[in-house]
Amino acid sequence: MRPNKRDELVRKALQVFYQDGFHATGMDKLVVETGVSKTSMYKHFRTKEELILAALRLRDENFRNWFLRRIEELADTPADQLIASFDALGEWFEEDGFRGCMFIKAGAEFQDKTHPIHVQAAEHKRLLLEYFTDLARRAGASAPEALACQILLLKEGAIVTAVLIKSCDPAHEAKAAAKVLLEAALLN
Amino acid sequence: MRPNKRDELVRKALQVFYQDGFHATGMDKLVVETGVSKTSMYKHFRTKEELILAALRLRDENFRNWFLRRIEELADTPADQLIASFDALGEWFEEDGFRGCMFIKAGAEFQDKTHPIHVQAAEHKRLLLEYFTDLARRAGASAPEALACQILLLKEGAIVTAVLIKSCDPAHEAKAAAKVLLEAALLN
DNA sequence: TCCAAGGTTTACTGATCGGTACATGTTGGA
DNA sequence: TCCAACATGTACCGATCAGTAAACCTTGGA
Repeated sequence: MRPNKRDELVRKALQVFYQDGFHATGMDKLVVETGVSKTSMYKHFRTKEELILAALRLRDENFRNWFLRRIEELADTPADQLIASFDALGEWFEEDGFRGCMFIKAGAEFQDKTHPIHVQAAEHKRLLLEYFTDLARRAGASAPEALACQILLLKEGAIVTAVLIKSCDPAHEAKAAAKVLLEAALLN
Repeated sequence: MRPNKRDELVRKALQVFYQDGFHATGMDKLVVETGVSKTSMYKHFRTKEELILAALRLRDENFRNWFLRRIEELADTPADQLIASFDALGEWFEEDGFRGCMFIKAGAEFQDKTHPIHVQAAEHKRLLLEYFTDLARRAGASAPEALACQILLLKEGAIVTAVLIKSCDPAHEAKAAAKVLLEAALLN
């Protein structure tokens, strides 16, 4: 029951859930994949739901760490960073094993708005919206909340579209749209 | 085995799948909900997958019929119709039992790009993109495909955000963004 | 009136679901 | 060396999964 063992289980579960989905992934499969016994698994996580929540927490940490860091690497000013976020997205879309946003999928599989998994997925999006709002404010947008929301819409739309449509380069078009929206928000 | 009986089964299955998800809905549940026996169900549909595909076909028909008709009711010119599509979306979001886009959810639960269900979900989005492209072209946009893609991104993003976040009015912000993007596309 | 055809039902299949009781290591302290 | 504490594995639970075999109506035609 050393803590790093638990982390390793969460890491592996995250991979499988991301690849195959939540309902489609049984605990037996995770037991086989991790090599641990079922009893050990249930010593670390009282229920499957608890394991999913742990996996989502790890995913939130991993994704936001990578996304924010990459944006800061790509651009210096808040305005440029808002735009550069779509370059980061584009890089993500090109990765092997890209399967869309785990939190959109979590919200889709657990639709009850009061369900802990749905709530946690929503929290991830809220944190991203907060981040965009901060960038928009520091960029000097006339209505930072509105611009941030619009940027978020483009980001979520780009992810969904990247999953479903091959034509229409979503990251590129989202970036072009963001430029126009940012410019308009700075003028007023 | 009269044809309207089959349609009735598809209609009911569509409701349940939309409400509870695909993997989370068992055939036994559908059998109880529809009142038909399991054998009869499997006389109409050889597999669960076939039933899901039939439900998605009906959903595509219902949604696109409603969406296009509503847009035509709300606006006359192609340019206005591009913008009015977000008013239609907003009405959809306010409906009781709104649970997001069935095709996004289908793509999320069946992630393999070659899976028939994933393919059919993608086809729905492609048809919508085609529709937006037509509107953009008739509106006189300088790059109709690009504008249509951007409108689609806003639409998909608005749906996802409407499901997950309560703050930030997605239909309203998407409409505002679309106005800016349309104006920019008409100027050049 | 009888029969054939086809839709419907009951009852079931093996596999898998999430989860657990209980036996079996394994390890640190005395 | 022995024991207590705890982690692990085996084997299983009832429920549910997608799907099916075979008995049971029901109905139209002769």
